[in-house]
Amino acid sequence: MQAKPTMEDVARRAGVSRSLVSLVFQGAANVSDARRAAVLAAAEELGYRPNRLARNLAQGKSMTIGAVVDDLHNPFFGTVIDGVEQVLAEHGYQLIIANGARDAELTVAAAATFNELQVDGIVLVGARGPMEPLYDLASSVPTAMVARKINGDLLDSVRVDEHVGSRLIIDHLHQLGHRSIAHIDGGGGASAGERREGYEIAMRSVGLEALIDVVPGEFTHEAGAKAALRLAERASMPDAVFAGNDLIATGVWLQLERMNVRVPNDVSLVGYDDAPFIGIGQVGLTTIRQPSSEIGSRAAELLLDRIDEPPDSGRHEAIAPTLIKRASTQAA
Amino acid sequence: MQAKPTMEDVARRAGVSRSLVSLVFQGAANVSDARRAAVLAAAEELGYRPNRLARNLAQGKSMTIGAVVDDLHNPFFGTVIDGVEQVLAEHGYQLIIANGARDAELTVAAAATFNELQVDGIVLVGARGPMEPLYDLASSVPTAMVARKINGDLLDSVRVDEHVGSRLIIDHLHQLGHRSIAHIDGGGGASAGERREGYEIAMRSVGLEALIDVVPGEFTHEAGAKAALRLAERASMPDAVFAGNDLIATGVWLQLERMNVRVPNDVSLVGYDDAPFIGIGQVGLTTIRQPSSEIGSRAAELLLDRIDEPPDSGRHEAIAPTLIKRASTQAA
DNA sequence: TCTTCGTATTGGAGCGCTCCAACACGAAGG
DNA sequence: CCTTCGTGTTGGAGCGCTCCAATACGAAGA
Repeated sequence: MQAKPTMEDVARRAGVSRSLVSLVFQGAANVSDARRAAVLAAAEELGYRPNRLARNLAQGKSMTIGAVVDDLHNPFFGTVIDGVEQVLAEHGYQLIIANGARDAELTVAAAATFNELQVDGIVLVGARGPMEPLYDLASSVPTAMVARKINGDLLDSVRVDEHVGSRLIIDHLHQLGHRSIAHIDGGGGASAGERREGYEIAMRSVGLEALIDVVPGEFTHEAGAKAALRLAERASMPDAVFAGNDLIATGVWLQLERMNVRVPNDVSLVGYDDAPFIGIGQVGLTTIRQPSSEIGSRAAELLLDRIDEPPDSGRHEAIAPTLIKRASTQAA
Repeated sequence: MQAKPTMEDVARRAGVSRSLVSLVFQGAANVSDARRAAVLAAAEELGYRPNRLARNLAQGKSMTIGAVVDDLHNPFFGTVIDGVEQVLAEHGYQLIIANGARDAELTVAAAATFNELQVDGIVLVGARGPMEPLYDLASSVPTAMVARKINGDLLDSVRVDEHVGSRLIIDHLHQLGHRSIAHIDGGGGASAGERREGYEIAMRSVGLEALIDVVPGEFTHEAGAKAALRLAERASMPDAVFAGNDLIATGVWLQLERMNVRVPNDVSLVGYDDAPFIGIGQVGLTTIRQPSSEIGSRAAELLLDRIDEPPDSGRHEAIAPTLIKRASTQAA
């Protein structure tokens, strides 16, 4: 692994100037075929690889976007990234991803690193934690948020209307005749708060305010399993459980099975996100579908717009989710 | 969003030289408290953020590692990344991730971009496609592979012994009395070939070579569902299905349910990877467990070693997987 | 043949930082 | 009192590239 050849080396070998090599690698038009061929040959022989660091520094532009994902294990975010990546690719941008690991500080740190790395823009996917540092970030680099809204003109956001989602779930369960409906929330997760609020609002609006029951959780399988244990320790199980997302629901389900509590016979269970795997088994999970890939694409579009020319106001879009009825819920 | 302040600006404001500012930001010892405070104050006032691009260029070191992940949706890879990230963090390295999107060319392109970005090392997680470009890459930047082995001294690899895994599955099914055992493979996926080979070898060794039956697939839910459809179109279903991984198994299961074929009553089903969600439902999926996080950590360690000082031979480690028996398999 | 013009090519400055040799200066040692 | 030393600080060169103004040169027009 000898010292990497530079443009200078290629130029010397091809018998041209460094500038000409640069032009060739930028695909410039006004380069004679002979020289172009000579340059490419020399580059090939030396195994030359352009140094993007130097290029980006000189150009003040990197054509890369950084995405900070709250949790790599959450399938919802994966699909969002698909959407983001697709739009970026169409515009010649590259996406690099960092893991927020469900930690507010790590999230901010990762975003800051991207900023220092001079990415052209940042997509925050499900970023949690206080909004000030995120908003600060947006003041120094174009930023778009997914699955969370931070008011202000410095950034755009795309998300699902979580209150609507929660409402769909409670209405569904209520219509099935369930009354004691517990909610396992997503803790500090980006949309956890809104889902919880939506749950409480919906419970009130169907006259079940006395039965509001929030079990603290996290957007993970493990938290779901733990919450199920806590529910089982009580005098009586609720009629139904509204899990903060599908990961939680999966954990709950698994744990309930272990304890011989059957879904949906003994308790109805609803998830949120419509993760691809939750149709599995003898019963599928009733859940809320979010158009995740579209959310990602839209966020990418807003971001590219903003990079192109910063709008003087933030655009905050909310999309309506839909309820997918499967077999994990049944009449009381 | 005015022009970003540089070190020069901070220096001027603090009344010191650019070098001194640099020293402060590097945490150098020999800086008087007064100047240090002045520099930090000036930086704060200007909202100065160091430009890592410039820093990395000047230092010839970036303290970042790039990981190319074959498929962001594959939960196995997510857990591998956890392991990688943990070890890197302990050594002060940052991880940035790119998506290979189950495409050999995209994978190579992403890795090449990381290389041009002058990352200090690359982790290829489940990289598919021909080995030459990957090996080439390894000749210009320290590289470690996960879930695939490429012989040679230019890189290290960590993976599970897939032949052992396949063998565990076939033995298990065979002992249950199953004879016609189909395998849905992972197509071009990194370990797909070895699992398939392992399946064939194991089938032979239990005397079932006449019943070897490989259904082409991909490491996705969709491919699993499709394969299940193909199986159902036949005159008779196999006794058991060995799915190339848990995603495939999930897809198979879902599709079989839709067609009223019951698992495990009508057909036994085995997955591979022990993804966190597959214990769900009234029956859990029998599968092969790989110590995914440990695999990631180990790969990171090997990579850091290699960065530290390139060994003159490649280290290729294979770990033995274990069989997790759940309820998706039963006696014939 | 001389000018004009467009195309092809080049050198140099600059991107924001690090690093090194050099230097200033007060304290300690002879 | 002068040398030596260590602590702080500085200017300049350099990292590998881009971009611009300047230049070389052959072809076309006068």
